[in-house]
Amino acid sequence: MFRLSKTTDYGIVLMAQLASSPGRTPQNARELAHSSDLPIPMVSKILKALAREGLLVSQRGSKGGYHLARLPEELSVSEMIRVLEGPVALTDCAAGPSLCAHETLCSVREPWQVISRAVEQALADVTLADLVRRRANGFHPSVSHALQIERNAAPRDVRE
Amino acid sequence: MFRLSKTTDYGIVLMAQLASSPGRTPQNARELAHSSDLPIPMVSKILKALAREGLLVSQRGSKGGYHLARLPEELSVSEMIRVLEGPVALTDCAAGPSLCAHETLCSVREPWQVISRAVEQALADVTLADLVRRRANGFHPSVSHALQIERNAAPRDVRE
DNA sequence: ATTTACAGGACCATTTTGGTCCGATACCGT
DNA sequence: ACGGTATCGGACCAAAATGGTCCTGTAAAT
Repeated sequence: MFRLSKTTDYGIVLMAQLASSPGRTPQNARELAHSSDLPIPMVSKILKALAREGLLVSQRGSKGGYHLARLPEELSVSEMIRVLEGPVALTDCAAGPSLCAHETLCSVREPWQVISRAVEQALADVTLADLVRRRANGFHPSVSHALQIERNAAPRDVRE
Repeated sequence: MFRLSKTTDYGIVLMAQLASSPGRTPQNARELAHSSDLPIPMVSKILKALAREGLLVSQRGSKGGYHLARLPEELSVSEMIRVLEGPVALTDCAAGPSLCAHETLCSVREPWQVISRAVEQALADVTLADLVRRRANGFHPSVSHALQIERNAAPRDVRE
């Protein structure tokens, strides 16, 4: 259905929670589950993955929990998606060296690579800080950036 | 895994086949399955869906088959995705009036709407004609357009 | 030591996906 | 009018992914 998985969706919400949390003290899975109204085991699982991938830092033991590994401005949406979901690409053949047998004669592959790269770039320019920033009245992002799917660009290397 | 489904992937390849086919005469499922090296029943199923949604015109009977309902320049990638996969949005809550209970207190929803809209716009600017256009040496798209996730934009209506 | 909380798994049910098949209907050529 | 060809609409199915739970181990703080 072309949606991010719930895992990723929840994961980003949790990251946002952490980004907008008050202090330096880590928040534990239970607290985060409560504040985001999600089941604890699920939250726990996702937080573990985020920590394993280096987006969160975990602290064990009592008073333990998680906190961001970097500043919200330094954590892009594209990166969060990548660690929870894999490389950003609309088709498999755009994600890297393809295993698709038709690839040599398929005319749509290169366009998919260009498009996927563009989308990834767009998501790379949106940071966690953008997600938690609020406008004066109500919520509104001040996401900013310009993405270009380049015209007649020279072929680039496939993402490794 | 944040990929288009095979159905959509195949569907767009088939559309591209049709766009780069010679004449006005319709191509049937068997021919298209052969030229794209995909199983006939699958191809048939996808073509039916595309016809039902109005992107292809079908012709029954002998000499029958499918042809594009519009010029390749008038068929956008976003539209093809939409008919095969549903509305383009990265999260459910960005697709429309959400059923998500947290929506009132979730700070990331609006950003998702903005991002999703931007991605959709980007895909709307790439046409089937772009997908089948080839560069001089080898294949390369000359996809062109610029997408903007706007900075401090005024809140817009949710897509209906 | 005891408690707290993460780490790393296994595990499971449900849904989605990818793919097949069939009877009915429409269209063409003879 | 008839027979062949092709789409139409649907049911159907197996396999994989997803969403979600649970349990055992280990690290840290008091």
